[in-house]
Amino acid sequence: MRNSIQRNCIFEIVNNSYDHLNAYQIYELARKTIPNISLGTVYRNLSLLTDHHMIRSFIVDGIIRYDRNIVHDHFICDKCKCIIDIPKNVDDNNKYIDGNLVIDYDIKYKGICRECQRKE
Amino acid sequence: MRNSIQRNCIFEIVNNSYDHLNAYQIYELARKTIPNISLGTVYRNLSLLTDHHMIRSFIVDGIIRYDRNIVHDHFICDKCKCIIDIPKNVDDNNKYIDGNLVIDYDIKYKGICRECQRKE
DNA sequence: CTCCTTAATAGTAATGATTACTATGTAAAA
DNA sequence: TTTTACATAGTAATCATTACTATTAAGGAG
Repeated sequence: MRNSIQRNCIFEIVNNSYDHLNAYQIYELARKTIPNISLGTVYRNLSLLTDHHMIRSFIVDGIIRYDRNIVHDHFICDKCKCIIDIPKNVDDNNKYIDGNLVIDYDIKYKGICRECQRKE
Repeated sequence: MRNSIQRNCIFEIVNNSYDHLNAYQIYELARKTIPNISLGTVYRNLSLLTDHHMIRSFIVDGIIRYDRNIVHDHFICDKCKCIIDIPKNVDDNNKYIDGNLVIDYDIKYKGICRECQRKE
């Protein structure tokens, strides 16, 4: 991979955010620094960075969201739809289940977040 | 919900399949019984059946797939992309993580399936 | 430093899954 | 049997993502 200003900018945005941004949100933030950056460039670089394990992606409601490359899972609130980082408490990587080699796994927790419980 | 031939057909297809079908595959199968069934009807009824917990849905590579309403997780092979049912081995439902109430959770295991290991 | 190759980009068009819309049909209650 | 609201077929629209193409610019070779 060559160096590129656009890719560096996209990486910094994802790596410094705690907000689980989607591609379009990253595009909007990137335009503050590079006003004429292309949405296609954002998508291509997000894929490249994900392939090179520099960032991580996961899906909520069919939309890909991007995250710093730190191992954790996600809790998604049924009410307010917020996404909360959850540390992995068990490491099942490189184990076998029914003969299938598990290299990685993702847990998506669903329920009611602490804030929505407080409001009830 | 009223009774409808189309909805019954769609439910039977999902409930009798082990193949984790997507909406279009269900549409193709349904047309064997109801040749002029509409793709929109398939989508609407899959959503209705999911909302009523008669079937389940999950996402792989951004595409919604449908499954019998039996509690289990999924293993997705990195090589052949097959999807294998995995029984849930731990029940974390209705527990709290960091104050957030977990009502349900899904685990997506990723790795190399038994069949692809055998071929290597 | 300059040239050259090739990856990277901007801008736009295309794709494909899903949803929305509308006139017509039909289940089932009154 | 009549009526009413839900369901359907067929089509159009939406929206995230990918593909395409001419142009730009890393960064290595000379």
